[in-house]
Amino acid sequence: MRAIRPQHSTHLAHARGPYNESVFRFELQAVCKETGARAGVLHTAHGDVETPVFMPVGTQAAVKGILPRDLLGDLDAKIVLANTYHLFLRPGHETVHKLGGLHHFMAWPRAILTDSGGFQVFSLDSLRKVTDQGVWFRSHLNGDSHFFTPESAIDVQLALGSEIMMALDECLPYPVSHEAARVSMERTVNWARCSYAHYRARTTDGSRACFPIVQGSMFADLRRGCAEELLNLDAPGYAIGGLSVGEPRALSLEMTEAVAPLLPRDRPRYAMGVGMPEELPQYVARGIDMMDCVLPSRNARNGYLFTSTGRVIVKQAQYKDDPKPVDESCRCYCCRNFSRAYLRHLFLAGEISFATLATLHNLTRYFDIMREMRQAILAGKFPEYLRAQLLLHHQDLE
RNA sequence: GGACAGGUGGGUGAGUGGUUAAAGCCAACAGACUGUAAAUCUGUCACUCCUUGCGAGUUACGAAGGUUCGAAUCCUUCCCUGUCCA
Repeated sequence: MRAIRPQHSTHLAHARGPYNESVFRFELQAVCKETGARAGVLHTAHGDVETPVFMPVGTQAAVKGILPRDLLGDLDAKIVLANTYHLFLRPGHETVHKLGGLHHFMAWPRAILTDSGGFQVFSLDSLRKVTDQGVWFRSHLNGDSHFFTPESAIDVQLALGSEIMMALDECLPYPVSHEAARVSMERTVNWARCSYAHYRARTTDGSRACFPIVQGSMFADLRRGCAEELLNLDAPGYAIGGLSVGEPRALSLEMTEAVAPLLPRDRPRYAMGVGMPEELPQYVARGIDMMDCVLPSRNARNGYLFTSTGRVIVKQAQYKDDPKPVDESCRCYCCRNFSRAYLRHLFLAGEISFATLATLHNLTRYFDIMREMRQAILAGKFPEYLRAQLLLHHQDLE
C-alpha cells in the first residue's frame, strides 16, 4: 500500500502565524467595549482561524453540494465541521484513520471540528436510548446497535484526527421540565468529566482541543450551574449547546447571555447550531466566537437563498424571467455569472449544479457577514454595525 | 370496409351502479428547514358562495340520448384514437 500522508505545506504557508503551530491556542485581538463582542484568532495545527467564525457543516466529511476546492478557494473557509456519529457508522473511524486521517481523507488541509454525536441524541430521538453511561443508537443505515460513551466518542474523534473534539452531551428537545433538564444537564456534566479525563489521558502535545458543552435547556439557573461545573475542567474552549431546538429566539439569546459571561475570557466560545443570518450578530454581540449551522447549505439545496437585502426563494414563480443575480452586491461565482431565472430553471430541472451554486452563494453570504462583523469589532465600530443590523432585521428578530 | 382494444382532471393512470370532485404518481404553486436520517418534508392543486363546515351550490370522466331513487361505471347511436385483417 502506498504511504498516504497529509500534505499541508502548500495550503498552510499563508495561514501560519508566528506562534507554535502545533499548539491549540486562542488569541484575543479586540473586544467591543459596549457589547463584549470579540475578535480573535484560533491557532491550530491545521492553520489559523479568524474569529468570529462561521463553520460550514460537513457531517459526512463533505459539505453537501460543494467541493473542498470551493471552500479553500472562493470561500476561503478556515475550518469545517464533521460528525463523529456519522463517520463512525460510515465509513468507520478506523477506515478514515488508516487512510491518513480525516483531513487527508476529505482533502481538507485546514482545521476540522468534530461534533460528538450529542446532537444525534436529539435528532435521532426514535433511534436511541440514553443511559447514565452513554447512548445506545440504532443505526439509521441498517439498524445495528451501537453504544456511545464519552470515552468512545473521544476515541473516534482521535482516530478521525480533528483539531477540536466535542465532549459527548445530551441535546434536549424543547420544551422540557426543569427537573428533566436538571437531570440531563448533570449527566452532560458527568459525561464531560469522563470525556475530559479520557482526552487528557490520550493526548499529550496540546495540538488538539476538546470542548465541553453547556446544557440546561432554557433555564438560566441550570445553564449557569452547568457552566460553573464545566469551568473546573479548564478546557481550551467552551460550547453552548441545546439551542435552536424549537424554542423562541429570544430564549436562545437569553441562555447565551446567561452563560457567556461566565466562560473564560481567553478561551473561544462556540454557540452550536446557530443560526439565521440575522441571528449571527446577536450571538457575537453576546461574546460568541464560533458558530455553525446547516441552514446555509440545507436551505440552499431547498431553493432558499440568503442575500444582503433579505431572503430570495429563488424557486418561486416570480423569478421565472428575472435576469438579476440572486444578490446584486454579492461577489460570489454564482452571483457574478447567473440570473435568478437560470437558477430557478436549474432547481426545477433538478440539476445538481443548482445545489453547488446555491450553497456557494449562501455560504458566501454567511462568510461576508462574519467578515463584516470581525472588521467592525477590530475597528471599534461593532455597536454601529449591530444597530444597523437591528434596524434592517427588526421584524425578523421578533 | 371488417375485427379487436381504448377514449377519465395540466400529464400519466386507478376506478365497472351509491362512502367519487374522482386513488397513486408526475408536473405546477406555496410553505417549512437552525451542532444534517434532508438534492428532504408538508400543504394546495374544477369553479362559486358563505355562518369556513368532514358546509352549500354549479360544472366534470369523448358527444348526445336512455335505464335507474342514484351513472365515470349499464344500454343505444354517433365521433375519435391505436393494433391487426382485407
